[in-house]
Amino acid sequence: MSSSTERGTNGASGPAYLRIAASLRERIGEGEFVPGQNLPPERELCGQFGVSRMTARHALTVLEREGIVVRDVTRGTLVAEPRLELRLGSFSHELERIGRQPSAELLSARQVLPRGAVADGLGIAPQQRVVELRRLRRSDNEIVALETTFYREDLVPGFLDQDLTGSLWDVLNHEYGMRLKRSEAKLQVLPMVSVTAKDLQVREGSECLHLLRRTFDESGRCIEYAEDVYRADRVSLVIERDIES
Amino acid sequence: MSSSTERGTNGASGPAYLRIAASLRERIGEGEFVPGQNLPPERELCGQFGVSRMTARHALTVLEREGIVVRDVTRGTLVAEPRLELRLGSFSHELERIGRQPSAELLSARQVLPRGAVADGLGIAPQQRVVELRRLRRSDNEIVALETTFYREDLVPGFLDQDLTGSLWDVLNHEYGMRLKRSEAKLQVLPMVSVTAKDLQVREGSECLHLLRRTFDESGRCIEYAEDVYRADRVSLVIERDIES
DNA sequence: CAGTGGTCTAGACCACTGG
DNA sequence: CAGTGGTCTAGACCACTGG
Repeated sequence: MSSSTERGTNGASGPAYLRIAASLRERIGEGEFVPGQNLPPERELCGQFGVSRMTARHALTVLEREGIVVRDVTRGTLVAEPRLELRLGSFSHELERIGRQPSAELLSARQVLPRGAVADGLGIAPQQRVVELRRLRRSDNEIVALETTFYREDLVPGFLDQDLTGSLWDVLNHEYGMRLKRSEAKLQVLPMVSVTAKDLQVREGSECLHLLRRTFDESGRCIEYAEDVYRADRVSLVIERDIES
Repeated sequence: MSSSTERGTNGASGPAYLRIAASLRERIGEGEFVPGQNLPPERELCGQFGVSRMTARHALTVLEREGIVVRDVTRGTLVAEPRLELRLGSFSHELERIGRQPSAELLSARQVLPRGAVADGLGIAPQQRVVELRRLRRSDNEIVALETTFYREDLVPGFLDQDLTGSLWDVLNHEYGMRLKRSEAKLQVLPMVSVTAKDLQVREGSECLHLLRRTFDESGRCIEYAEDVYRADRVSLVIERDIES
């Protein structure tokens, strides 16, 4: 009867779509459906609950936004796996810490003139060229994030010839002798824009953890400016902070 | 033509609801509608875009999830104010830092036996009583968060007689001589459950930044266990972290 | 009372996939 | 081909609010 979470039950009152969502949530919580398993097709749920398809879909949308189910046009609606717990830092190192296999697929690597926000972030002039990398980050082959990083070209000569499929912080440390010291980010919850959703293979409008992130070295110089988009249904973020007294 | 954000344009292709959302987003970005102002009523948008009401609503739901509009049954659909930028820490101090007026409304204050997660968080036995506070946090009178905090009763004698409508960290510091040193939190994106949504006066299922948070003193003892629920459409979180080398 | 958004129906057609 | 979720219609009735 009692679930491990404290989400509302909506046993008998309220809108039909919430009662249906609560019912399915409870059955998933009780193990009637396990991660990776299919829920009944929408048209079948209509029959079971005596509602129209739009209402059954409304209920599934609620569970989808909670990260409890994922939808797939061909496979149907599946129970989701629990979220990864990451800290702000190196994606590779964080995944290794929790016992997962990290990987990076290089989508693009090029030299460009920085947009305003990128130049500001790196503390350079808009005329000064930067290296831009777009990488898809995976955990045990599951896509969880899209990472776009920018570096001052003058600080990382020959960067595009390095191995860019692992930890970039390791490359900065070992190949360029940098001493990364501090990480700073602004986090927002946003629905995913169309191109990003395509890369992450989720539906446009899916919730994401959106990070605008900067990495500084010991001298306080900004070494890296990044925009990270994490699947909000797959990742939770662990944050620590010292308190100023 | 060019907007300050880089959200997808969806000029002419794709589903109607995304084209409508893109069109409204652009017009809001251009200042045709300013924060606090009404968008046209749904039934009017149906006419303007030549779609049924369910489709017009689908488009507005997209913008609502982006935090670009807020909906109100009586006032209609309004353009939203920009998000507050907060760091992990004292809500009161953070709001003061960005020039806003913080306040706290005490919803409940009581002594209880801790749930498992609370006892674990505070590092105490389940038989040891705790003080539980539920407070609604406001910025310039706008509700932005619901904060539920737990303290060991033996560490804060007479706590319920203190002024609990301001910074609790200040109370811990000044009345009990505590030296708060470190803050730690796990962040997830979740849709709001019904009771929380009611307190925050948003629709059930609205996206929230959900924090499970602990505060430690200089000796590493956990002083505070908290569950914070922030309106994801009103708050962004700024994170900093030192890099382990 | 009129106007707002919230919920819901009972269908329809679509793209995509796998057998 | 059947089955899946995705989109969409053209209505309906609801609760709530303010004049």
